[in-house]
Amino acid sequence: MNFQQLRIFREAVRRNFNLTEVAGALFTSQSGVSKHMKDLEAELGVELFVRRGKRLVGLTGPGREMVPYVDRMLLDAQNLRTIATEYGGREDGALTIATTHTQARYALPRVVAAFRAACPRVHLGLYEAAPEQIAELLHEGRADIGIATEGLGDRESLAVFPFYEWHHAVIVPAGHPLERVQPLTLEAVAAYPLVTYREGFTGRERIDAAFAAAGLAPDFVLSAMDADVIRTYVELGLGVGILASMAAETTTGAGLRVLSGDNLFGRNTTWIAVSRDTYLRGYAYRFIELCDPSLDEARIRRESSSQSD
Amino acid sequence: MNFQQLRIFREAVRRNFNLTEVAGALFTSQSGVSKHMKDLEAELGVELFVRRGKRLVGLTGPGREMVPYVDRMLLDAQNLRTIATEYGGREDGALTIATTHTQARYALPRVVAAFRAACPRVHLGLYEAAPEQIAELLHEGRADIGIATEGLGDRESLAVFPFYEWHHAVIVPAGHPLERVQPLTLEAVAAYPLVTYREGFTGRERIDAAFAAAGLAPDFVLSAMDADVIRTYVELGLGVGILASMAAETTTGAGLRVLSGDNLFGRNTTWIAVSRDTYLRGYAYRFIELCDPSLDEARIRRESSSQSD
DNA sequence: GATGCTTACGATACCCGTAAAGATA
DNA sequence: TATCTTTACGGGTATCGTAAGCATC
Repeated sequence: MNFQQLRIFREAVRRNFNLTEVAGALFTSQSGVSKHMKDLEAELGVELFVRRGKRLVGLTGPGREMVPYVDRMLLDAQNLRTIATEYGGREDGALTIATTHTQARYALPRVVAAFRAACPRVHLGLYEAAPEQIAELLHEGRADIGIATEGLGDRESLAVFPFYEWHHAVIVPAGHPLERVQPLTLEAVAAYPLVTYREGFTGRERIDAAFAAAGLAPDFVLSAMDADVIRTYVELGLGVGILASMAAETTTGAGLRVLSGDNLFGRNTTWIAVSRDTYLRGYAYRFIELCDPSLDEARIRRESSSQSD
Repeated sequence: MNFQQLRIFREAVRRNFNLTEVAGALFTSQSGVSKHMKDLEAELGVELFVRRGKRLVGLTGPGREMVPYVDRMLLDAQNLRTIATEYGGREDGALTIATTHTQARYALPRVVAAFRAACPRVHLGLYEAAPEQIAELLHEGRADIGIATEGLGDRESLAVFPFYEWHHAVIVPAGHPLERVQPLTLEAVAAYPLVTYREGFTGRERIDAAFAAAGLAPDFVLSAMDADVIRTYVELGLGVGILASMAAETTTGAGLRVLSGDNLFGRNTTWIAVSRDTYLRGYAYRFIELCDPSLDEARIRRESSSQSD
């Protein structure tokens, strides 16, 4: 058993068992790839792949069981390299943040600016993704830090920390009747066609829950992934917009009015997540501390260590 | 980076950095061992060992950080082999139970007998150890199942399940004044020199806690690891014995009398533990089911999976 | 016929063990 | 001096890539 075999196995799983493609991805020959898999099966004494004739079409029982272990081994190999780099004393390196549009656009600019000043030699990458993908990216070690409002709590393999709380705001075109409703109520809002976030994004659950609790079934005419699209269509008069307060604050003149929705929809919490299985460079903790100074390195390390004493 | 290097690194840590000894343990040459460690350090670009002149005397910062990851990688390699064997269809294999004297002597014989009948081809090994060692053996993958009353709850890396509950009993030589005390009280017991388990064994904590709660400071004249030693010295008249009820039940004539201690000391729970990081053969689950049928394979797997999806 | 897996084979690189040298206690 | 690590070197083995053979779609 060697690491090349494990890399090939993992890549084969990811690429639907097309060994030719795997060879390309790993910059090696497909004959070598094929032999490696035969060798691994021979050493373990079990077939890992289901074959139709000569084609590989799936995993056998043992093959399926091995996937998580192989993934973790390769992740751990990466962790060793990361530890070495961290202690190499060099200040450079890469940090990948997986986050949603809303966070990247409204919450993170301040943090990113501060981080670039603090750690100028670190290559900072922002990876915009849907909430469900963020957990996956962290789990696979393809991102170091995840920041999102939903979808991070489910996995045991992630450690999550509260970042900040926020609420939703209502926006309308200038002169809209809702401007004169004081105080604003859910019933009043639900009387108009609504423009807001798609399911699974930026607290949409909270919005649905609030209407449902009030026995209302509003008409959502547009479900977007980001506030810019929502604003655009509210400006067009498609309906009344509901968006994150951080996004509403930067809503410039442009004929739009922001109505407070503090009391209409519940408060949302945006979370910071890291994988328990990924070793983080020191500057990753710096980044998190810039998000919230109470999230210091010692606390993150403590609360995210489930493995190894 | 390859597995031989990782094996050598782990063994070096375990054997106080004596590479000659490591070579012996891994059945290879010192020169190869030495070169492997140099190669690994070169590849990672960091010194792993603290050297005094040419001698290795400890781990550097990065070396220390890498230990748990290396341990886990090698454990995972073992897990792959175990999975393969499990699916090889063969019924044979090994199962190592780490447990204390008390469990091995009084609780497990019934289970072991049933298991041998159910899985005759499995080589069953009982490893008697102190409670603190049991957690370590499980964590290192040197035992599959741990059974003990204390010391298993601390580690995040272990999943624990209740096995059974029991209490302590008091034993005295026939004709002892305590025989006539009805009902038996802590005060009455504490008036005599006591013979019981050592700290950290077989519910000793519970005994101490019970006396402390009653404001008593009894005189422990002997602290043993097992019931046989306790019985022996109670017979000699050294003092009054306190031992596990399972052990008391088998106390034969021999001039000893068992007094119920049900209400004197709290109830103890004996636990079954498995490592979250170790893949278990099917028959390991059979063993646990024989301990308690409600601890079926699905439940154990579910509640011990914190890693991997 | 295009795609994809397997096998054969030669060049290369890596790993191992013996032996000798250097350093430490 | 005895113990331990490092370096040097030769033999063996494993890995890799090219190329050809052969199934599958």
